[in-house]
Amino acid sequence: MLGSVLPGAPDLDPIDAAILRELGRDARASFARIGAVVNLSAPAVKRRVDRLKRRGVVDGFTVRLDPGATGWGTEAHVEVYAAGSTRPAVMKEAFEQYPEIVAASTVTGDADAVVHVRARDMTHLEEIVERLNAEPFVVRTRSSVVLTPLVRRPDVPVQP
Amino acid sequence: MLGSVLPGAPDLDPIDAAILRELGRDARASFARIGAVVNLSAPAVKRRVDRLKRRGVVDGFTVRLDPGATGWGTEAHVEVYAAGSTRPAVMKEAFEQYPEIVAASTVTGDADAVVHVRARDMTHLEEIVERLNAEPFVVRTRSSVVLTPLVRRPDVPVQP
DNA sequence: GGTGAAACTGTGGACTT
DNA sequence: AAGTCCACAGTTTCACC
Repeated sequence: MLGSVLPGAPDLDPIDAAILRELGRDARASFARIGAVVNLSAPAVKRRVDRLKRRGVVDGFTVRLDPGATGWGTEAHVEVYAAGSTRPAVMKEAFEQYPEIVAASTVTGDADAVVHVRARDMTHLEEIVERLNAEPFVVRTRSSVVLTPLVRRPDVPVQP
Repeated sequence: MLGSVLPGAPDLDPIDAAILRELGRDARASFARIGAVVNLSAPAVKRRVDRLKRRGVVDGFTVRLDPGATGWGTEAHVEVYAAGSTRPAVMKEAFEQYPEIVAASTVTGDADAVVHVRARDMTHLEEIVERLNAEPFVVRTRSSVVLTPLVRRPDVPVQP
């Protein structure tokens, strides 16, 4: 079989994993500094990172913001119950219109989708939930407001 | 009143916002390139980024990984019902032991906490849910397995 | 995967608005 | 207070081993 994009077979060797952990800690670290950690020269690290980008393992680099310090400290998980058999693409298109929606996915269970909403305050959050309830395909919603964030890690674990 | 760390008052001017959007798109972009977008010299951009770091708005820089390409394509939201009045700190300490837990928070509503779990496959996910149910403070759990990711954005919105 | 060289970038000081 | 210009150290990136 050509290629090997099979789920569960990502041939990430331990050095790649170590590089990804360093980039997870500080994505602006120089290749030389990463190389010092993983015992490789800067160009060798660069070649591995370029390969990981080419393979699609590395999707890009982002800044991590403190929600509180930016005035977006209010957060909720909203379960969306959709009409009949609303297609995922329809929900996706609707959710993408909201800058306040930072994540959304269709799920198993009672609800059809779970939406992660960020807002400036409770009033703002309430407004978003109302707008969601007014979407044509939305039958009802069920919100859990975040009280205390307990864990916040890079979105994908990298095995040591 | 001295200082202004009030929620909703983050005095982010439009240039800071533009810089953060660029860093969100590519956190390894050079200050010169960012400066070309926001019409500022490289040192001016660096000074603003340094200031945003000092103020705690910028928390750091991370790599964004494709969960599928790394073999972590299975995902669930697990609602945790905790015994009596379990303290958040107890839950936090427990959840931090799981590399599979990428996010967790206490919430309003029926459940006491919502945990975002990443796993290699369904078997792995099942194992994590079983381990969670076996935690001393956990009464029961209710899982929603992710079928299709619809939206995935930087964790905190930045206003244009 | 390492080395060395050239081009580019980060960074702090001096000066300008 | 915040920007630009400049110079030097550090980094990226390439060809070659």
